[in-house]
Amino acid sequence: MSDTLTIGDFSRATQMSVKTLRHYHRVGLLEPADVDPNSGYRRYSTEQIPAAQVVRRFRQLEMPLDEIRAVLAAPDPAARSQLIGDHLGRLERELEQTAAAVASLRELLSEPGRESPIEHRTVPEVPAAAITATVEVEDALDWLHGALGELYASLDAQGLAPSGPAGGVYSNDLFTEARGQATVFVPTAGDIRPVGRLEPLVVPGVELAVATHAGRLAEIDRAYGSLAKYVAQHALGIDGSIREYYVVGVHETSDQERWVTEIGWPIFQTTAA
Amino acid sequence: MSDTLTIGDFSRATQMSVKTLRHYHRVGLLEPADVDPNSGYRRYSTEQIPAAQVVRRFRQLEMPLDEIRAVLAAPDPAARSQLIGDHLGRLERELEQTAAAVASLRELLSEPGRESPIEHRTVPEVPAAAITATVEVEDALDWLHGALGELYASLDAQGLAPSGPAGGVYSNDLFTEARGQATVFVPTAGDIRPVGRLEPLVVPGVELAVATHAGRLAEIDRAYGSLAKYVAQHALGIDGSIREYYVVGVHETSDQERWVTEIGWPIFQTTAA
DNA sequence: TTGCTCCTCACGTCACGTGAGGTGGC
DNA sequence: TTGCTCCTCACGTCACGTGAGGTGGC
Repeated sequence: MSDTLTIGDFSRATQMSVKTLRHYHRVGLLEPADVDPNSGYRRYSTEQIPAAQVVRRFRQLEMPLDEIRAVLAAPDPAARSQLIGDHLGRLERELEQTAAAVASLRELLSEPGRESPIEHRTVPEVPAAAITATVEVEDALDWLHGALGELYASLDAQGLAPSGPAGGVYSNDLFTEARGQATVFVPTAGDIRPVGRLEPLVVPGVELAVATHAGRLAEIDRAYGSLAKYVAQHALGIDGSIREYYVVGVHETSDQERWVTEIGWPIFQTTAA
Repeated sequence: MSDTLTIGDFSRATQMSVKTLRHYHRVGLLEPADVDPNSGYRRYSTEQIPAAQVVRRFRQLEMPLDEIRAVLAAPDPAARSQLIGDHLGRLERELEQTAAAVASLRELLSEPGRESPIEHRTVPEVPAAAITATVEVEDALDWLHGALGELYASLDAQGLAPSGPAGGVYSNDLFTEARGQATVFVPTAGDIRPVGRLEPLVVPGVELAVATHAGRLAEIDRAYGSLAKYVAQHALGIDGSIREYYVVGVHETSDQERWVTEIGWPIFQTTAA
């Protein structure tokens, strides 16, 4: 058995701890080449070293064990590099989010008291083309961009012009449970044919307190905070879904710093604004 | 109570889920301004919104809850920005590691069979200046750089010249338990005064199988794999600590691609190499 | 023979999420 | 009054780590 290693030697060979190797055996990610039936001693083959190194690299990239298993079991190189590419893409987007969070943290700490401007608005019902789905809050931004892209493209294909800025209607669960129903819409007067995820929808009218947020959506939480504070202090809150209006958004410019987003919080009908 | 919010409204105000808010209450990170003694209903003040936003940002940056608590409780702005800076530094180093892991993964997948050159060597005992500590494997590289820096600086201050490249002796636990004793040394013939962590040490002689690794230490695992494979296939392994020799390292150049590291695995005395 | 290596098993950790079962507030 | 909001409690998840208690191999 000259080319088989004890778990200790395999640990030194692969730079993974013995506990980790036993864990990977338990979950079937890295099975020893042989297990002594009465001592239980594991034996790894030298041929398993490269696979173990790959596993270690994926773990350094925080790929979940299940996905690593899928990569190792991938039938062909194409499927494999697809999975890897997907993960690297996710990593990259996380990286961008981290960079945005660092910038935004500095701003939060240096300018703590900044509040967004708030106004009251009576929003009439409006016909629109809409896409609705149940989404996780962490995927919400990506989903929003995808859905907006589809909406504008389909309206264009149907020769329909938007009659106002795009908007979104977000169920309370999306905030309180981190998962819930979301609807994005583009108002349009025309007759919509349902293609893809697209559906016609009459967005109901509401009375809103509206906060305006300038800049990237990653930092929109400050405007949410301002708005919630305003509504609480004036005791205006009623049940209903939060709205957002993308006054200047992806469709207008790719420079996120120039985006303008309105957030609408449902309130009592008030006579004066 | 116009400026107090239910947990649901506070959730919408801060973009954190209700489960998360309850968790933060439980662990004392974010205590509601008031809790109804008989219904248990939580009430948050509008003044808690900024703190909650800060917590959320830190969590986006993966700061542990205990550290966030420490930041929020920091007595002065200096202590606070110290903690934040420390964390951002850690993040940055993780980012570098991630980038290195991506590069290294590509290489692993594209060039699977590459083995490092291996030779046998009889290493005589040698007097040296050394630093020894118990380290976690994840901190090992940083610790190594710090210790090497101290060693070279202290020898220089004492007017002693190194008589060979720096090296390290690593206990098996460091690999198998991910934590163990590590010693870095710089061989020198002179009379060492113990300053700081520095101690004189006679590094014992050994018989080694040696693999040579060219490039950054993040990718040294491939050479470990080659070496372990070689030792297993020739049934040469004996108990003893792994050694590394930093033939070209930090002390020689800051260009990590040009580093050359030898790894020594203890083996039986053999007559022929 | 000694001491190290290896084993299992149960439980812990971290930051929440899940889901059952129930109550409170508008 | 209805239905939503809110509550607790116990358990689950992910990827291991800890530690007790014990055995195997050179």
